[in-house]
Amino acid sequence: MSATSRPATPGPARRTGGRSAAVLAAVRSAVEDLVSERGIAQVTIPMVAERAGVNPTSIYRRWGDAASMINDLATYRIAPDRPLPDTGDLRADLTGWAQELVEHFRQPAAAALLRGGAAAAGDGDSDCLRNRRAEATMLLDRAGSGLPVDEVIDHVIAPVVYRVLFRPWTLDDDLAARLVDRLFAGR
Amino acid sequence: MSATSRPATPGPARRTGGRSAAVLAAVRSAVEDLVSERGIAQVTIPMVAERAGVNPTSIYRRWGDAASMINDLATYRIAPDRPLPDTGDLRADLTGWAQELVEHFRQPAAAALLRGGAAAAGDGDSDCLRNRRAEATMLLDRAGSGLPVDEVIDHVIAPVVYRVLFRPWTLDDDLAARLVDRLFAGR
DNA sequence: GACTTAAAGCAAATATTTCTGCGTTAGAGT
DNA sequence: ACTCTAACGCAGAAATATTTGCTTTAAGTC
Repeated sequence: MSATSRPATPGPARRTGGRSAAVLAAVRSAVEDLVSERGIAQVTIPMVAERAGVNPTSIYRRWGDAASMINDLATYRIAPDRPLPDTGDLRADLTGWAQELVEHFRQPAAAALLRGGAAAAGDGDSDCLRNRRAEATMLLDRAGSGLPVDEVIDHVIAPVVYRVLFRPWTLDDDLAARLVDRLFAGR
Repeated sequence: MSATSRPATPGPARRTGGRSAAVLAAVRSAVEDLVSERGIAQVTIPMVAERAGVNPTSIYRRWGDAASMINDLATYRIAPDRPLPDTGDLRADLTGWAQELVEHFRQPAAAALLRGGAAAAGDGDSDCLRNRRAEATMLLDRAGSGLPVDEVIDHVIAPVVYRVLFRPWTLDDDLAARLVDRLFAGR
């Protein structure tokens, strides 16, 4: 057979829209609710299925187990293609971006998902914060600053994440600005 | 009846030594092994019981569920009364203490337990890092430095914890020193 | 050393989760 | 519109986890 008529996508066709998408949305919403109501440990697949109005089997087949499901949903919860702050000033951009981060994780559902992500992380490819690091890298690259990404990770992302996980009530309004100030003060 | 003969401890007697302690030790060891072998999500109580050579019922009755058990064990894993560095120099003490922290969490079992702790945290009273914060407070207080604990939390503990959870392979030998240097550089 | 009882063990009953085979629905490509 | 098939739903079976009532062990106290 000639290869010319093959579509761009190799593998088997995916069903990305319609019913599959509806199931995904229902499951996502159910997981967010349940996980913030009861904590990750108490969330089971049959429970999510019932809340989502979906058959448990569908969840088992798509994700296999609760940990993978939660990690997957935690990873993609902030759209990776949303517009990033772009004022021309690196410091202002970082502050705005960090502020978004804090605000995002002030939602109980987002915090709970992060806890789930943390529980499932460590094995390299399950890391629900990788998109966040990619964003930081982008901001720094665009500004052509010599600031290493690791500095932003250690002194902005890490403190926010720590607080989200262990002391969520300390996520105050000026945390983002404080951390970014400290980042620039140190050099 | 007269109150004079009552022992100092009010409530019911506790069985702290002997068999109870043996069960606790066996369970702790089993949890550490299993949790670093397979990850928190895959660790069940019957599994721990078998590995520990203990009856599942004993675990159910003592902790109720896997999350509580893991969180409890994660909290007390570094002895809270071990001697802290005391060279007379705050910076050296903090560096030594941070180094201990990094080394501790380089053990896969300790990292895995921290993941479990993170998953169960957020509700205020389950916080497996509270002893670590207390230690930092002690170091600062003893030195009479004006450095707020939050600075140590944000710029030393948080980066270490972030790396333990999400990027364990970046826990290099000079991380502790780098973070403490940065802490003092900024002021 | 005898007494009291907290904590552990055991076994059977119950509840819940996970898997499997098969029929149905509906997206994607022609 | 028609075809192909990925993904879903359903129902029953199998595997696991959790609870419960009772017995046994041994820590703490006198």
